[in-house]
Amino acid sequence: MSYTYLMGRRAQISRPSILGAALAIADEQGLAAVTMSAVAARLDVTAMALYRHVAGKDDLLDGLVEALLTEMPPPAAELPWQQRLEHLAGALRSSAARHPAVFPLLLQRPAATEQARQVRDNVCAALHQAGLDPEQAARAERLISTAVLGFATSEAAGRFDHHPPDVRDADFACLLNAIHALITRGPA
Amino acid sequence: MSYTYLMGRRAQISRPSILGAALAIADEQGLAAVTMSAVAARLDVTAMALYRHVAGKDDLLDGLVEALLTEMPPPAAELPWQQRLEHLAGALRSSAARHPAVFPLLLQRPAATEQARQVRDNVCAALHQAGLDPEQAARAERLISTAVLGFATSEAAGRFDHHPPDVRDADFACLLNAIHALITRGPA
DNA sequence: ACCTGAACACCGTTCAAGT
DNA sequence: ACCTGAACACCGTTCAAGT
Repeated sequence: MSYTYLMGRRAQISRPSILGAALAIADEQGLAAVTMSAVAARLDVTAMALYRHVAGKDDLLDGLVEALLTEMPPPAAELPWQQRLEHLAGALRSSAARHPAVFPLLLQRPAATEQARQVRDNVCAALHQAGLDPEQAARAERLISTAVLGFATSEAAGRFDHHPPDVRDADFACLLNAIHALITRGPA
Repeated sequence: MSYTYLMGRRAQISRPSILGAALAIADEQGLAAVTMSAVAARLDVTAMALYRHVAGKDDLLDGLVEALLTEMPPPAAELPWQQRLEHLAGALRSSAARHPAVFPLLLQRPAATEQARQVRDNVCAALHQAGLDPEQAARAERLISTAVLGFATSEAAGRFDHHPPDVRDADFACLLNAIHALITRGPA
């Protein structure tokens, strides 16, 4: 084993550790505070050391949304489709509450990464089980995802701050109802 | 008149002219290119001159979303509520297409400005005409606005780029249908 | 292999000075 | 009143140099 050897050295940095530090800074002080030097400082390293693990600042931000999606718990497969969808929507909303600075980026990135595809596939699978054919499911997935992301982003960014939490909870419940209606009513 | 006097001097800058220049740069080169010096240069002025008309960069960005909302055409009052809503939603979508860099900011700002209130009031008025009481209308407005903003933002940011325009048009039509169903079905 | 020091071009912002 | 020059602290990024 080389444990003792590794433990004797200064903690090595890696892409995950960098993303973790960046996410923590974003959560605590906002996206503007996520600076190459700030992230590096939190890891006891200089800013230039980061460039060996991330291509640059843009790649770091891409990594942040990647990290958010990775945190998303997959829905329990044995639940009925409706509960699976509600579970996913709730997970998105709570992720927005935990990471209000980073979450809005989800709506602005290609959604072509592996993690994004996994979440999308989960939604599509639930919709397929609800009786939609693949094409209908794909379209419904796009509409449902944008609606939920839009709501969670608004809430996280403080666009609904003048409404108390119970009003926003009721808003969210109403959104879930509308989604359920969209699915069961079938395509229009 | 002091016309000749004014015309003799170098074109004065103002908050509207600054916002216009910033919006043009954002449309042409993206949000990252909207820099105090770039905006100033487009107006043949130094960066420091801007500070007399905007409080700083953040205020300038707030002004950009303000400018987008001001561009939104009010719906013709004599149309039935459904067409008014579709008109508003379409205007948002085309605004996103025209200003893809700035549009995502709409979901991230308080929506407490005067222009935001006007758009919101237009939606609420249409919903009231559809038979919803004020409280229902306010809730439906929040859900509809976030869904439409979410869709338009996704499209503008290129999140749907792998789908051809006619698919996205059909997506949008489906969204409008779902909204109509949400309204006529009543609150759930 | 991995990190650092030094350097570069650029950013937002201030404040006294010009006209 | 309105704009400029000079200056400051900071940003992302590079590249040769250290270990």
